[in-house]
Amino acid sequence: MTGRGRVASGQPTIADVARHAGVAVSTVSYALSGKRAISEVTRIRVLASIRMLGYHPNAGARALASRRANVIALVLPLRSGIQVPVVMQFATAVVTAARRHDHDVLLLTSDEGPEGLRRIAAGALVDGVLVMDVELHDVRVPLLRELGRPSVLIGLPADSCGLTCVDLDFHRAGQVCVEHLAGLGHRRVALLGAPAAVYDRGTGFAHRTRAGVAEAAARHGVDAVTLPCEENAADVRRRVDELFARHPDVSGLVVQNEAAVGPVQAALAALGRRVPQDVSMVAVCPDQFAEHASPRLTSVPVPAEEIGRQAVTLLMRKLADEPAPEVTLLEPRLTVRDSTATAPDGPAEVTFTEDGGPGAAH
Amino acid sequence: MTGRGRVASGQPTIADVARHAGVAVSTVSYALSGKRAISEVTRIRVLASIRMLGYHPNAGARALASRRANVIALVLPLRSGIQVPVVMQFATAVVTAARRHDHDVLLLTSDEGPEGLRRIAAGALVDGVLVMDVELHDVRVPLLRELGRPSVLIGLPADSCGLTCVDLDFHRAGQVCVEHLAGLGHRRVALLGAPAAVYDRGTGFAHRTRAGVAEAAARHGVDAVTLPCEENAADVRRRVDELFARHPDVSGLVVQNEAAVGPVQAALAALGRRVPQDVSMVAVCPDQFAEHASPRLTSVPVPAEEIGRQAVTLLMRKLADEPAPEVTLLEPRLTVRDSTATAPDGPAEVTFTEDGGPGAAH
DNA sequence: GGACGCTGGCGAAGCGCTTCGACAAACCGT
DNA sequence: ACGGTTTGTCGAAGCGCTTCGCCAGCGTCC
Repeated sequence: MTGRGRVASGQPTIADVARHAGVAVSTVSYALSGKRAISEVTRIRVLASIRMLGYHPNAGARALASRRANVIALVLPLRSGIQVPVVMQFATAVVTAARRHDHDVLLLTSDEGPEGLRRIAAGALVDGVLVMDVELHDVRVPLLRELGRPSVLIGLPADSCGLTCVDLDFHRAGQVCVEHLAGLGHRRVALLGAPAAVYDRGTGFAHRTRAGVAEAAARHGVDAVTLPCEENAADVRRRVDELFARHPDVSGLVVQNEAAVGPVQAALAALGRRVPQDVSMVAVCPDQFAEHASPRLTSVPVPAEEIGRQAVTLLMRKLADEPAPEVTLLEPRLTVRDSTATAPDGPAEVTFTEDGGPGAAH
Repeated sequence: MTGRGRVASGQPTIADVARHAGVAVSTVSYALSGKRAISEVTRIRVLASIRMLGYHPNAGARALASRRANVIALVLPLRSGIQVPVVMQFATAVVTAARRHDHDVLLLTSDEGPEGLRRIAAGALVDGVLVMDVELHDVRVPLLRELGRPSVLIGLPADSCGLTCVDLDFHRAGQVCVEHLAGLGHRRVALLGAPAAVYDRGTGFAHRTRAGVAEAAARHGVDAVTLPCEENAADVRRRVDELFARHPDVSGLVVQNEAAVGPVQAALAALGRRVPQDVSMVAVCPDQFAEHASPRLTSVPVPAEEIGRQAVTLLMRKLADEPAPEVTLLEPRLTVRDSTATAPDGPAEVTFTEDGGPGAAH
């Protein structure tokens, strides 16, 4: 009769622990959760028994009794045009952060659609939901509102009312890139953005970056042309050729597409335009990537790690019924490296440049 | 008193459904699971009630009562040198396949280590485990054996006894690449492999590919030099320069590293070696990538999609207590494209090549 | 025509945990 | 010395589901 739990599943149960430690089941539970005071001696004894028996609480039972699964769902995009490495960074950051809050992560792919979300949430498999790759008019947004489970979006929909969103401030990122180029005297810049499909489906970050670029350009009296850009070498090549055919005086490039950077460099080389002497280039890409390129790229990284961590923290706050801000936008950080220099027909106001190309106007 | 379940969680419970349909709770359960015969009329009525109330079974309760969580764990690598896009492909394939078997996927990262696995498995959060990126002497292998939960490895450890493993037959893949090159008359080939760290930690696929290359080379009287290769442009450049400095007569290249392909092409171009006229190149990379490169690459893809699907199928089989083969190796498939041609000093036995460069021996 | 097997359905006993109320025992201030 | 807290522990009632045993009604076969 004793040790009954072991018979069925092979795992010791909380009852086994209680028996072994000579206390009540509830005492074990409280010793573990700390929700009521338990004397030092008892707690030690309980913990010792737990270790001896190799006890691990049964997740299902715990979820059922406490109405908390200690699992959050992470909805990842699978679509074309996403930046796989960045998504991966998010995912790992989220998993790591969640573990620090004693939660696990259930992986969902967006292609299961809203029905998947509903199933997961209604079935109480997860306590909360993290959604990546949010579009401006995302179908999942109204669903999340109605679902009644805490959620955090990574990305920024058009209407964030009543939601919690975290993202890099891509608008600002676009501005920062242009400001940097403008400061170096570039008067004509281009944004090589995300693939056309990404704009078409209204993905927030692409639109916001473009808007930021346009706005800053207008403010600084810079001409800006923006064009989408696929991720394969051939299309990049075509785009770049076309760009310089139409606007030969473009001297500053913002590339928002890690996968396109290599091909862009190749295309520029083929056109005989040197970086940074003839063309300055700012990339939106991970620092590590920027460091390893040659020349090292002036870049604005997407702080996936931090966004993921923030998202989890906010979700935990909501799970604890604490208030959370609707929108959290992280300030972009531009690191100057070797791919940008003063414009060929340099600006009057720039006095010196350390690594400036021969085009510096002095 | 009635509708009690709705008070606490807002979700209807099975009791609500039973009441609404005018049947017993167990009848609803059986109607849903099909584990006992239920008359057509009753089942229809139950399903109608379910739909009306928007009922979703509570996952925790179900897991507790049935001892089945309907969740599998996926352990993803996070380490350096992994091919992020490929990992992502695996992950999505696994999620999709798992859903088809009515299971969800819990995401674990290897950096939680064995303790994470133990926690998950012992706590019955998951029914089974899928482990990626297995090393030849992986610490997790003994753990998996002792864990007492079904598991499937993606990869192949040195000792697969008592386990279930799925992978591409990388040994064969190495052979196939060399055989293709040898058939085109190349007498001296090189393998640009994974980063050194990957070999150092004994990752199966890297070692097996290398062995396959060496073996096939010996068998066909071809000289083969193999060298590791980091993923940044600078290192690739150095490796390639060095390679051709030491072995100027290398005319066939096997590149097992998607990220290195671009830089390798650049390096070859810089050395004035044309692909495929001077140097033939076979890549181990996704078909899509090979298609978009220029020239289009002769390649052996890693069929992540299929491996993931197989892995899930095998795991489901084990969950159902059916026997599963210890080792499943998928036959590699080489697709000839435009990056390989007959060797510059062409072989006598080759008669014609459609896209062969000027080096064809005729 | 009565013993027999099927089919379809019911009720209740858990699954392993959390949580709540109850309650001794120790600790106060006065 | 005595009511009143506080502290530490126990027991029991679920959480929402699955599953097992049981039984009522049928047709079926000597």
